[in-house]
Parts: sequence; structure tokens; C-alpha cells
Amino acid sequence: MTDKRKAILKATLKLISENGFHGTPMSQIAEEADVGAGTIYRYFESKEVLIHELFLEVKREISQAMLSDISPEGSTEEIFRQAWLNTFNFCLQNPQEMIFLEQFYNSPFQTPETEAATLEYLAPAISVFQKAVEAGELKDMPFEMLTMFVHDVTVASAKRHISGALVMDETKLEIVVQACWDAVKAN
Amino acid sequence: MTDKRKAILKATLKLISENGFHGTPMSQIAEEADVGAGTIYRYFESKEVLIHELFLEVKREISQAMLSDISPEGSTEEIFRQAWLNTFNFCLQNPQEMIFLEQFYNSPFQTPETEAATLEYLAPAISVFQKAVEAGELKDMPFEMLTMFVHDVTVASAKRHISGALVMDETKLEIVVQACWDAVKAN
Amino acid sequence: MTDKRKAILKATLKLISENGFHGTPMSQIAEEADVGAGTIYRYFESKEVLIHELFLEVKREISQAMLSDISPEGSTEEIFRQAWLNTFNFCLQNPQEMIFLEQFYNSPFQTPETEAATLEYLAPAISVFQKAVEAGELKDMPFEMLTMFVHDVTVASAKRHISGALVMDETKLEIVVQACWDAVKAN
Amino acid sequence: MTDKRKAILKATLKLISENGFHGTPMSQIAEEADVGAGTIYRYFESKEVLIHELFLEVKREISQAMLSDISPEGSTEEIFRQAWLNTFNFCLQNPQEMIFLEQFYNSPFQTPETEAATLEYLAPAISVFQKAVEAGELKDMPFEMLTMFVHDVTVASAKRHISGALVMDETKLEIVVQACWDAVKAN
DNA sequence: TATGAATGAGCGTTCATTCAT
DNA sequence: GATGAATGAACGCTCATTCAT
Repeated sequence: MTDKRKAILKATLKLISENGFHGTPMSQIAEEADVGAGTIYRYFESKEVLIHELFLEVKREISQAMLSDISPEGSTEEIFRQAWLNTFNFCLQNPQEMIFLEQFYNSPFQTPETEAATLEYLAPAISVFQKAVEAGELKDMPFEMLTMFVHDVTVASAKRHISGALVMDETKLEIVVQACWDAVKAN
Repeated sequence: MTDKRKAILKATLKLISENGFHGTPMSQIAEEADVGAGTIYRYFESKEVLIHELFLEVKREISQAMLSDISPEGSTEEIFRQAWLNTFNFCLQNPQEMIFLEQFYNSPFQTPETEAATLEYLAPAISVFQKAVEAGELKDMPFEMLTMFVHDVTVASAKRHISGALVMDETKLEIVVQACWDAVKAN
Repeated sequence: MTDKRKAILKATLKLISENGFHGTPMSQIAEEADVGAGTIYRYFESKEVLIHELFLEVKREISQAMLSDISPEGSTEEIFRQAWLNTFNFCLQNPQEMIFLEQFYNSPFQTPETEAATLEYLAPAISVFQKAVEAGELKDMPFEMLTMFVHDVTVASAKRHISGALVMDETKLEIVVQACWDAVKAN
Repeated sequence: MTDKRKAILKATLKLISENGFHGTPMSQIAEEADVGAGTIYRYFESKEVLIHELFLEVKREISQAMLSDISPEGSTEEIFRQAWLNTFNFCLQNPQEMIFLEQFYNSPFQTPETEAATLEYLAPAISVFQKAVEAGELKDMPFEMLTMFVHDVTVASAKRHISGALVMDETKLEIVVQACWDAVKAN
């Protein structure tokens, strides 16, 4: 019965995104997931493992979301814009996931393994991107640098939108997407 | 005796940047700062208050660093590049501060008050920037959007450099700075 | 199906002798016995009852072992020596049983009932012994005192041998058996 | 303030002798010792360390007790009898200590270190004994074998006395001491 | 009959905070 | 003012036991 596993992950995501890692005791996760406290340990070895597995799950989701509905026949700019908006929309529609990811990245939970897993999910994106560089359509920058403009800026936009610091209407969205494209496109 | 206060803040910064918020007990801060555990409470009401005050201090530092050595007579591009490099260099020379800030931003410690204080420190930068927009040298974007390219991307670069994921040599640095400038400059 | 009952008792004996009472969860016993965790409760009301029944079983075994191969026609000394060696050899060949017994004796599991059952197993030995006292071949000591020299010292010897603290070769064995006989024989 | 340390050790001794290791939660020890639960951890790293240190303390006491009031000028028999009675009386007057020791010996808490410490306490007794062997007054047996008759039988006697299984009045005491002496003395 | 997933009370331990010195 | 021993609530986790299948 994988239902309980899912309920635990969902509860963990909700509570950690709201209260942080150490504001989220296992007992509270159990209550929110409507399972016994001990039950969590049938599915996850420890709190740390639970958080790691949740990270992998969420990272997989956001990576998939970024690449969805992309037509390989489109121009590089179209692909870039689509990836950007996919990521942005995922963040807006799944703020808990986004907040959790950001907390995780900036925590001591991160390990070389989680970082490695991360790259794996992005493998399809990397190959698309390399062809564009070779075709002279993008600046000659490593993939890790490109992600700044299609992940970091995107998430920063979503965070400011959600916090209300910068409401991203259609106009502003167009400006920032264009800015990111200007950043990466070949001159 | 403000010496102890400083020692406590320094110890907190070091330990939290290394071990995270909940990996840093007050007793350890006291030991690292070479003060009694109770002494911390003469200077800071609680652990939460200590962390908030540390945030304000560090945020002030990085904001000042960003604006240092900027000649108002320079071109907008020169000012932008200088601000970018100032921030980047601050992160490289003060990784503890950077790591702490990133942890803080993505934690439930943040309050509307800390966000408000943040803006205050950046007031001088805002006016410089607005003039550039009015002069038609920058895209017509709000300050909060500009910061993505002179703070978020910059910090992202520094983090990748420190983690080893993307070593920022002179060439790569020039590419990413140029990319950011391309992002914000008027077409 | 008494097979499962035996498997459970055997698993319990092995695990408790290796890891102690509170180092032996029921789940581990179930695994070692290759039965479901709930199955144990079909055969034993509780962990405490399981341990009690195991004690009775093991106590019966060691008592039987002590009295085996004893020819009633032999001299009292021969009988004593045989009983001593029987016990010693049982301990060496069944260290788990010995360790379990010793743990049990020195635990709060013991009850008046378990002690009573113990005596029952030794009834045949008691009558042999009483005749020897009446015949003036042994010191006039109660059975409970005699057992010190044919059980406690014997087990102590076996424990030291197994732990390596005192390896009991033929010579040493002869010395300690003789010492015990000197202890109990009439002057 | 070593008072709390002593109170914790005393409470631990009492509760473990009554309820066993795993019948004695730290919270109960704290209550019995009239200290906060966390206070125990200022004096002892963990429950395991607490129990080990208690063992060393008690082992030292019983070893000292065994050797007290022994006049080196006395005959070997006098020394043997005194040591025997010293140990027996210690057990009668300190049944908690005796029960605790017996529980400890037959538990997985024991380590090579605790065994080594044990021998150290008995060093003075070993030298006395060796001289008696060399003088031909005792059977040629190793010290580890002698202890069976001056420790194991003694403790067995005390246990039977306390449990009521064999009340050790003056007469019975004389019989068992004589038996032990007969066991070890040279023929 | 046999199972093993599920439970939750209770464990050992930590740590923010207090307060007598 | 400065201390650090003491506190106890709250944590992560275990495991004897139950019960739906």
C-alpha cells in the first residue's frame, strides 16, 4: 500500500515548506499524514532519509515540468522560453515544492549523491543545450552557467511573485524572459 | 562591552554556515565565542533574535560591499559591472556570510521586518539605477527584477564556484558578467 | 504444529544469549524463526511468557544432562564426579543455554514459580544425595548448599573457559573437580 | 558538586537491582535521584556509560570489602576465611550491589575494559594467594580458579540466603566456609 | 491458522533557557 | 556583569502487541 508512503511525503512537503526542517517534528508529519508515528519508519529509515527521498521526488517533478511540451523542432529561442515558463509556472502552481527545494539546497542535508541525482534528471536538457551552443545560437557557456538564467532567475521571479515583492504580470514576465534570453543568446 | 557581542555574532555565523540552524546549539555558540552560555542572553533575547540580528548585520555588509568603489561618474555599464564583481568578490571572500544569507532567505526565520530592512540598505543603489532606466540605458524593469541579475545570478555563480560545480576563472567570469549586462541593458 | 513453537524457542535462545533480553526484539525473533511476528503470539502470550517457557525448557535440559549416564551402583564420589562433568560438558556443548540461564537467574524475570519448577527437575538428584549424607559420606549440608559445588562452581568454570579467562584443560579440570569433591565429602 | 553524581549512581543502583537494566528508564533514575532528566547527561555520557561507571564503583567496593581487616601475619586459612566472610557480609549488607554486579556480569554490557579493571582491583589479593601456593598451603590452582571458592560460592550463598532458599545461620555458614577451605587447601 | 503492516506508548537524548552564585 | 550547572519539554526513534486479511 503505497498510499501511506505518498501521504507521508505529502505531509512532509507541506509542513517543511511552511515551518522548515526543524520546525517539523516527525510526530507532526505523522498526524498530518494520518498515520502512526512508527509507521513513517516502515517507509523511511530516518527523518534524514525521508527528506532526501522527498527531495529526489520533487526534483524529478520540477525537472520533468521544465521539459514538458517542448517541441524539438522549435527554434532554440522557443525551447528556451518554453523551459523558462514551464519552470516558472511549476513554481507558481507548486509553491510548496519550490520552497522545499530552496530550503534543501541551502541546508546541510545536501550530499554529493543528491547533487548527482539532480544532474541525471537534467540529462535531456543538457543535450538539447549543447547542440544549440555548437550551432552558434547560444553564448559559449557551460550548462551550469546556463541554468542560472533558466532556473535561478526563474525561481527568484517566482519567489518574488509569491511573496508579493514583485507581482509578475504578463508584461513583467515578458521583460524578464526576454532579459534571460538576451543573456544567453549569442550576440 | 561590545566585544562579546561581536564574538557571539562571529561564532554564530561560523557555526551556522557550517552546520545549519538546527546543527548549531546555543551551547556551541557560547563555546566558540568563549563566553558563558547565559551571557548570550544578555545581548540577545533568544536564539531567534540572535539570528535575526546577525542577518541584518550581514545583509548590511554585503549591501555596502556591492556599492563600494563605485565612481558615480562612470558609465552605467561600468557601474553595473563593478556592482556585480563587488558582490561576487564579497561572496568569495566571505563564504560564511553568503551561505548564512542563503540559508536565512530560505528559512521560516524571515519576516516582513527583515525584508523591509533589506530594502533600506539598498536605497543608494535604487536611485542610481532609476536614473539609468530614465536615461534609456537599461530595460524598463523594476529594481526587484534588476537585482536578479546583480544579486541572484551573482550569488549563484559564487555558490557554484565554491562548491566546485563551476569554477569561475577569468574567462567564465567575463562571460557571465556580459550575459547579465546583456540581460539588463536596453536593446 | 509444534515445529513453529520449537523454532521460536530456538531463535529466542540464540538471540538472547548473544544480545541479551533487551537486545532481542520480538521482530528479530520472528525473523530468525522464519515466522510472522504475530505468529509468536499464537504460541506465547507475551514476550515475558516466552522467556519463562524457554527457561523451563532449558532448565529441564541441563537438569537431565546432569543426571545422565549415572549408574546408581557407583560410589558417591563417582556419582558426584559424573554429575559435575555432565554439567560442565553440557555448558561447553550448549553455551547458549548456559548464557541464557545465567542471564535469566540474574534478571527480574525470575518468579517463585520458576524457582519451584527448578527444584522439581532436580528431585531425583536430591534423593541420591540424601542417602549419601545419611551414609556419612558427605558433609551434613542441605541440598541447596551442595548445588553450589556441583552447579555454581561448574558453571563458573565453564564460563571462564568459554570467555578464555581460564582455559580448562584436563589437568585443571581434575584440580577443580577434586576441589569440589574435597569441599563436600565428609572429613 | 559531586552530590548529584552520587545521587544518580545511588538511584541507578537501587532501580537496576530492583527492576533490571531495561526496567529502569533514565527518567525514573532522574526522579529517584531528584534531578532533572537532562542533568544525568552532565555527569554521564549515556545510559551505557552510567552503568559502566556504576559497575566500576561497585566492583571497587566489593573488592575493598573482601580485603579489609585482613592481618597479613595471620595464617593462610585465617586470611581465606576472613576474605570469604568479608565478601559474604558485604553481600548481605549491600544486596543491591550484589544483585547489580550479578546482572552486569551476565549481560552484554560487559567489555574487555571492565574485565581488565576488575583484575586491577584484585591485584593485592593475587599476590597474597600466590605466596600461599608457593608455600604449599594451597592446591596448585590458578587465581581464577581460587576465586570460584571465595567469590562465586560466596555470592551463591548470599543469594540463596537473601532469596530465602537457604537461610545461612551460624552453623550453615561454618559448614560452607569449611567446605570452601577444604576445596582449596593442599591435601 | 498465519501473517506482517500498523500502531503509539515510551524510550534515550538534546538543547534553549533560567537563575543562584 | 558574567557564568555554567541545572532544567524539562520536546525530539527522533523503537518495539511489544494487535488485527484485518
